[in-house]
Amino acid sequence: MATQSSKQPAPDTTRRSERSRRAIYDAALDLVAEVGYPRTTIEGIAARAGVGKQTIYRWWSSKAEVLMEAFLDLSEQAAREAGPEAAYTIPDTGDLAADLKAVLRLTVDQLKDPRFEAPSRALAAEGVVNEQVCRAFVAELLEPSLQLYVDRVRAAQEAGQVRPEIDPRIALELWVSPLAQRWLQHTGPISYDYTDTLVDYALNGIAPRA
Amino acid sequence: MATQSSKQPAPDTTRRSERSRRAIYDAALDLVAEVGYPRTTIEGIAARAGVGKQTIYRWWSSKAEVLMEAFLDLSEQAAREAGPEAAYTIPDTGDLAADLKAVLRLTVDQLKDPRFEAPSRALAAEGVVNEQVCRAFVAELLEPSLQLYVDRVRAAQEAGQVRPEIDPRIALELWVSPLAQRWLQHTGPISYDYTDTLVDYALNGIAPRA
Amino acid sequence: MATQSSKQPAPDTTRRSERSRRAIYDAALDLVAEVGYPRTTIEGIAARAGVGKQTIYRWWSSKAEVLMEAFLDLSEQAAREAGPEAAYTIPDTGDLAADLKAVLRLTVDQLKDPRFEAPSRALAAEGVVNEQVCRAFVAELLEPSLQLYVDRVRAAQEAGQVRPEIDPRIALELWVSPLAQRWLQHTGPISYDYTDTLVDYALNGIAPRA
Amino acid sequence: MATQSSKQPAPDTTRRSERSRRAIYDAALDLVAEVGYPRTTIEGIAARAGVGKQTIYRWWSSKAEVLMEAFLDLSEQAAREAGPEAAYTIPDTGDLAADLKAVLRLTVDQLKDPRFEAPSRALAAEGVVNEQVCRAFVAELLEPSLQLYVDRVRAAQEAGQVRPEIDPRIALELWVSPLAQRWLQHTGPISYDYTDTLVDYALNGIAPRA
DNA sequence: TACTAATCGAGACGGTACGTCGGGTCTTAAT
DNA sequence: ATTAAGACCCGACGTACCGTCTCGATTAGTA
Repeated sequence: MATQSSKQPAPDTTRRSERSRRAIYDAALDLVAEVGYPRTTIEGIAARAGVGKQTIYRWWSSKAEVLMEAFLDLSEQAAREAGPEAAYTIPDTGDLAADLKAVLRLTVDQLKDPRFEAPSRALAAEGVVNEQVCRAFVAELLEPSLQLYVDRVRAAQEAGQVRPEIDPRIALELWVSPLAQRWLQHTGPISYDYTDTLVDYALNGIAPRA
Repeated sequence: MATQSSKQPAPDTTRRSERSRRAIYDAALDLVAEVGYPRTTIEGIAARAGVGKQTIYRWWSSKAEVLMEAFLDLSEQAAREAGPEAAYTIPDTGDLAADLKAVLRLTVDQLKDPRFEAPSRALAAEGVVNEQVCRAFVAELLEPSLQLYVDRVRAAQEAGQVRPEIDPRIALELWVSPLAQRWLQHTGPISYDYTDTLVDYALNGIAPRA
Repeated sequence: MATQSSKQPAPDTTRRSERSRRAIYDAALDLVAEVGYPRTTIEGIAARAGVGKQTIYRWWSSKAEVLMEAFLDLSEQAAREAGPEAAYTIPDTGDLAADLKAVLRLTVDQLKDPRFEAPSRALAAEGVVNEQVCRAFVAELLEPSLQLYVDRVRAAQEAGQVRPEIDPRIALELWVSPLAQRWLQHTGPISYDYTDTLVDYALNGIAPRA
Repeated sequence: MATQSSKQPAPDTTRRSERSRRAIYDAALDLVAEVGYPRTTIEGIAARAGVGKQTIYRWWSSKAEVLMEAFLDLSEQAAREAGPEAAYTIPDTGDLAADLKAVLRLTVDQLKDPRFEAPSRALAAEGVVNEQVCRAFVAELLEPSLQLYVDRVRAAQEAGQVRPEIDPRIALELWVSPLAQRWLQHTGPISYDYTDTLVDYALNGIAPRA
């Protein structure tokens, strides 16, 4: 694990206050939801969490990092609540279109859940402009989800439902990216109809069938 | 659209200093390119432009707004340089795939142009988290470009190269959004090959042709 | 009159707007009375007078100068109202003590007149810290009044009521300065009794009479 | 006198940086001496003291208050230097006139000491126009000095050198106020001769001795 | 069980930038 | 040529947070 970046003599994790960590997560998520990411400050988080500023600086290096961990924690918590077996996979009923539509409908629901909206939006925004945050965001939140699609598409290829020369990593962007862009940049409304349509277009193309 | 919002007694536009405006645009774009958006400050812009802070606050209400106008100005300028007739349209050679690939290759070039990269990334980021900036960004920069695709797809529909029931506004997202997301969130590399592939997948779908 | 201090090509006094001058005087005096000297600004005076800022800067060089002239104008006006003959002299009834007490009682009244209090206090304060204002204040407002005492004391000397070796310019400070200091620095209450006492002490001294 | 006024949550005096306080005092006094009171700014003091602006605003509410404390500190320091026993009293040799003349000569010297001149003049000026500063100035600087005269005059009364019906608080103004006014308003030169004369006039009056 | 060393809440500190106010100069159009 | 109006450059205001730095007062793990 090496010895921290530079200055401090590496804080002792075993003595860390779990109480404070939880309070900081809660405060960060609450504040982002209440006043928005730009108006959320380290001082504000510390005050709301009833914690000294140093306690934050000791364990994180920026408010983005705090929020990232807080959000990850929230996600894990939500996953645990959703039940251990359902632990986020894409179903494989044999019908690719139906499976994708089902999962995207869940995604639509989640994108509209206010508990998730504010922090994930904030992290995405920060990531657009901050290389480091971006890498973490993509690696820890985005890619794991996308990988599920890669797997499902590969299964479909083996079942002959997707042409073998298709690159699954690119294919999944046909439905994931449009939804992401509409959500991130408000370029259009988001609905079940919309995601259903995306799946149809992606699977069949827009050109006339033979 | 006509009267100002509330506070200030509406500055007199006819007396506005063109000199200052240009200097502010230049300073804002330079700073964003040099030190990044978060470290670009109104004070910094004013200082670099040789302008009083008040002159900025008189005409704009945030650094995002300044940058937006500066970037719009830059775009118009670039468009003017590109020649009056070429004024950004999508060619119609009769071959939809070829036309889209050609335009997307130009887009790839532009996304990699450092003059455009920093400011447009900054505006996109701000937009993700700031409703007002987002609307302006989409309305003034994004939608006009997307509309060109809508027109081209409709022409293709009339030529029988796209199924009539396809919604062009959704169709275009099949190639635009994946490119946008890779660029915004660094979720993958961007290349001519990539955009070519997107066009192929979008036109033909990923399912086996009948 | 020479040609102004430095920059401007000496404004043409004949074309000066009397209307503006009066409005500026009124605005300056009103503002000083209402919000105090430090919070009185050139911009405020201009706005309240319905006058351009430049009109003030053309004819005066500081807010202190404006206020000085405004106050002088007010004084002259008040003197004119008080009747032409009474035009401020010290009576000479032959009884020095009585005459001084009478005049000092008028001074007490004037010091408590709110129309005079704010501006003269402001000018005195500015003068303490600003050499130029101080000279003008003393020369145009203070000395003329003090000279009256000099004259009256000299007359008393000729009448044998004041010892011949006494310097009248110093003598008058025995009653003028204590009153001035109590007023300026709030070091004590001001009343007829007080000024009467001052005159008695000054004339007879505090040591036992032989 | 105990609890703070309203807004801030009362900074913790025990944690106060003595280093900063001293640096601020020095910077304030230096600046007032160098550029004058009006051109002395809080920002300037902070910069010269190598201190954040907030550190000034945390402990004082205006530049006048800073200067007041700085000057009080300077005075105490000077008093301490002058020796513990000489700690500013008025001598009592039995000869009132001689004692007063001696003390006033010291006062003349002090009024001409450039270290004291600038700040005390500034405070006096501010006090003329600012009630709050005035009270502090009078209470903490002026009155203590004046009280010494009251005591000395009372002693003289008991010794039969001052008439019993004389009010010492008023009597002292016969020599203190003239000196104060000449100094504050430059209404005349200040010299040993001048103060000697004041004492003579005050003790014996200006009228012929019976 | 007591000792000791790290973490904790708290918040003062040196800074940077904020958004506002006003100073003094300059330009415009209308008397 | 002066005026009302007000944009301009500039400097200071008082505030909000930054990230660093002490302070006792807990609070573990070790002696």
